Amino acid sequence: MSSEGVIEGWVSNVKILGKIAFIEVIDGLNLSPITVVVRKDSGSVDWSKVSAVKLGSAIRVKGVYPEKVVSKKGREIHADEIEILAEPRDLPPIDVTGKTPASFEDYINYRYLALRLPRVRAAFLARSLIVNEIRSFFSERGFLEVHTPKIVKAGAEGGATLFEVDYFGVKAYLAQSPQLYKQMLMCGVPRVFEIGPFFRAEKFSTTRHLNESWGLDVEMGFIKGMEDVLEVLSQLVVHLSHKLNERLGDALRGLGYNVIKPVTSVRVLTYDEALEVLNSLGFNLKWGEDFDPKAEKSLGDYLEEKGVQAYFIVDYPWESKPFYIMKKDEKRGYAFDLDIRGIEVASGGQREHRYEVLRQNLLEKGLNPEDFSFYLEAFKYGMPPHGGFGLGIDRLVMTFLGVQNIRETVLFPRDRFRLVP
RNA sequence: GCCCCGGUCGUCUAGUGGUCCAGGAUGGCGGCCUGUCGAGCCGCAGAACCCGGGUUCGAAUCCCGGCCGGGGCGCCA
Repeated sequence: MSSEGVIEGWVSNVKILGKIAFIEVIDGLNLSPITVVVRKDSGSVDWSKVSAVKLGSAIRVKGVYPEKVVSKKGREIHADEIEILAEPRDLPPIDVTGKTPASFEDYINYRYLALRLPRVRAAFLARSLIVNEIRSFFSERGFLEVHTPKIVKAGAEGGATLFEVDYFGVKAYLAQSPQLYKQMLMCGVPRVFEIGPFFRAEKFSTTRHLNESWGLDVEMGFIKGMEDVLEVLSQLVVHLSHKLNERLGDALRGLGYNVIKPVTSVRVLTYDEALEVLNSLGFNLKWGEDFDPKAEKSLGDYLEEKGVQAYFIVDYPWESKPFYIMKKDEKRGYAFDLDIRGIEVASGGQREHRYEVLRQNLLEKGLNPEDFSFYLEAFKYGMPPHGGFGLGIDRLVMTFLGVQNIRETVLFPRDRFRLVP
């Protein structure tokens, strides 16, 4: 049964034959174009107008969805009326047909055009899906979504990597983490999560760092131990990888993405076990050392060969973790990292909830408790045992899609040298 | 911050000091095509060698400096 309809979008290809014309249009949030079919003898569309359609134009088409689709692309509409809403004023700087790839730089400079290309479009559909699923996941489990300040007086762990801003004549900074705020909230609500940006004034120029990043921060009160946090994060990773594969897996793979397979469980290794594996792979790491990217990548490849795409590393040396991590023993803390395909995506742990011990931890790390008084105060009024994690959403999307550069997952990335667009 | 690689028509590229008044593809323009769709065929026109300096009879090509982009390390969300 054919039906009438209206589509709007941008022209990605035009083929005008003697008696029939095909105009491909990127519409809605679809990944592939719809074929607009115009017959010269139908009389319903001014044929000269068809001839005048330019690549890249914004158009509106009224027509009929045929009962039988001939187009191999899967969707078509037979045009009754074509309205050209806007034409390109100049030659587009990116080939909107997709025949000629543009440079990495131009894909960012002209992201709004690149979004018409299926491969770029798909990455941001995937990112949107992942963020939507994160929100559903936590909302369904009784977590309150919160939003904490991004203009702050001090950093979470000192002030080394903060962007300074002028706050009406007072020195302030762009937040590098909501860590302190979400912990304070544990004194009022049992579970919170936040999806938001954070800023780090690090002069890194790598494929996995940005100066403005988006993160998921989770904090859970009344936990019995770090295992409660690991369980929730495991379920999240499993959930997201399944949802991504269900909804977009085939399309993404068809576009050349090396999409993560559905994760069924997240392996847990201790720091000691990881050290042992790495040294068996030829590294020569001493206890207490952090793993460099080469080591992390080797560990990730080794485990992925064994079918382990995502894994925790727990029982980290306390020395290398922040002051708010609860000590497990003299050397280790209740801390973990989550690596996915060899890239560190999240870190977390159980937090020290006892006021006096927390204060002592600050001193032990060379930090002045007076600088943290607004945060410490919350620990005087019934702060329960709690734990949580911070996860980089840009990195999560990057590893799930199997892309090499984190900037492929961010519309307008801010990295070491990019402040426009 | 350090190291490496790169910058050529609108876009993607080929290019050994003279073979290059720089070739190809795509995009643009014109023509053809009974549904093109693994990017149809033919023709035409292109403000193209990042910027500055140097070597040379001669530089897209070699050297130096700068700017911009990518990769690696430092680093970790």
